[in-house]
Amino acid sequence: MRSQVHSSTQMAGEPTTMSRENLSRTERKDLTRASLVRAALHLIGEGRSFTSLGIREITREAGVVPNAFYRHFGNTDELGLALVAEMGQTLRRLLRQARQTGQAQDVDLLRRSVQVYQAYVKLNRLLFLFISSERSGGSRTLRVAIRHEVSHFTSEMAQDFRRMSDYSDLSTAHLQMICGLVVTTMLAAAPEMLDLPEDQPLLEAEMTETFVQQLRIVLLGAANWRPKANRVGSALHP
Amino acid sequence: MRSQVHSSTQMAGEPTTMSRENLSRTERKDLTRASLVRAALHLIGEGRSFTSLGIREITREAGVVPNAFYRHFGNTDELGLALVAEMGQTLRRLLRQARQTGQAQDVDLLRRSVQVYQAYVKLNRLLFLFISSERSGGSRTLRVAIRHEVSHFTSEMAQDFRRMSDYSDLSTAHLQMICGLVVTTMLAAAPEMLDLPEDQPLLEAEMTETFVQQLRIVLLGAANWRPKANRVGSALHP
DNA sequence: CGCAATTGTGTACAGTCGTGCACTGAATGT
DNA sequence: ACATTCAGTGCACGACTGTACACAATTGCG
Repeated sequence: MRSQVHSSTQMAGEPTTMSRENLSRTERKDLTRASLVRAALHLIGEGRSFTSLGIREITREAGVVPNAFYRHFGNTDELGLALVAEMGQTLRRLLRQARQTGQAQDVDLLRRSVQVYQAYVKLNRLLFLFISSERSGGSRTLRVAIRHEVSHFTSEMAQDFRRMSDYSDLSTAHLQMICGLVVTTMLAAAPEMLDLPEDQPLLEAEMTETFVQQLRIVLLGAANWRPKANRVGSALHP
Repeated sequence: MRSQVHSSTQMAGEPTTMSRENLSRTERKDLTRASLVRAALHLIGEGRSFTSLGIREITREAGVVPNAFYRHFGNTDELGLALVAEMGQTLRRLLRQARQTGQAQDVDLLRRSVQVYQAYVKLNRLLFLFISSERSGGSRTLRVAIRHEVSHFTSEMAQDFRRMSDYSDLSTAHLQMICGLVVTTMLAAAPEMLDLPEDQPLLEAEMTETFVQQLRIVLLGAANWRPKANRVGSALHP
């Protein structure tokens, strides 16, 4: 009942370029490693959740034999860590682009940033799908790795906030807290954007509007907010 | 190598009371059905993610034979829907309690509500673990069910907001948007609270403080916020 | 040049999975 | 009282899984 490809070694995933020659061994290795990562992402795109992916499933999609997996990762979690690392780079790129977009004097910085974000989410659909589901779903290892990456992202954003006049007199911890709120809102919006049907620009525009309003409220609240004296330790500010 | 329980039919999960007699047939059925649900929750508590749970796994934990599962659910997703329904009830209880807690004139309504919420999350640990991971992780069916339940919760909260003087002059859609932000923040906080080590009251207090501050910012922003004219359709308010 | 290292292959095994089918025994409706 | 319904059992099957082991081929270092 199943097609049972009779052992043709080629026809791998998609090596992006038809090249498999003139490459050093390490280059070849990194290439199939990348194809494993891509295979996992592709399966996520098909609706499978990363946690439930199996080694055989991934290697089949990547066009290699199951055992080859172990030449690159000890288990699926390690592959997940590779995906997390990729997400880290993506987030850094996003922040950089948002920064230079914001540098040009803009009438509506927030809205512009939201558009950049939205474009990024759509462009890196599978990656955001991955982190959305594994952020509180999968193995503990993966969760802490993602959380670490996200908090790093939050810190960078906090540094950007420091340069903005409305928030420059807040303590680092408070900036972190505020950016945490912003990031939470952003990450929560991602899966909703991804679940949207492709051919419904109205819904999308409506969602964007809601998203912009929410962030505006957060920023407005943050600008008007003054920390109260009673902190948790309450020993600060003697 | 495995213990191979030699077919003792009893020793089911934990029927909560040692009773299995003096019950009508439908009562017995609902009882094992409940034990299936409990089994799934228990497995979630062990660190497994619901999506990756198998029928055999669940029935084994529940102390019934695999086939018995089909007398209650057609597949694991249907069991998930039962869990979602339970979450709905839990959320409604939460809102009711927060409401009556808030009715007493309180110097700090928000902080009190946060404490109620925190207590609820801890009390219904497994349920919140479930929704946190399946909200953007599992099958589409489950996701939309959860999202539906959450939006219902948001609506109820919006109605409560309507009675508060600071927000009573906002449109329903705007209230929904604001409460959506609040709910997002709440739901994002849940998994972090649950991942916290039990014996670290300092960390927990710190997290609570951050959480309170974030919500305060949201509420402050919402109170000071006035919607701009350019809505998405822009045909309203002629 | 030649040998060691390493990437990917093929085969194999034990275990788990979902689920179909025939069955049992007790509660239920008449 | 009897026939029926039906929750739960037992067994079976085929498909799929992770991974251990031996092997092939080729690259890169001495």
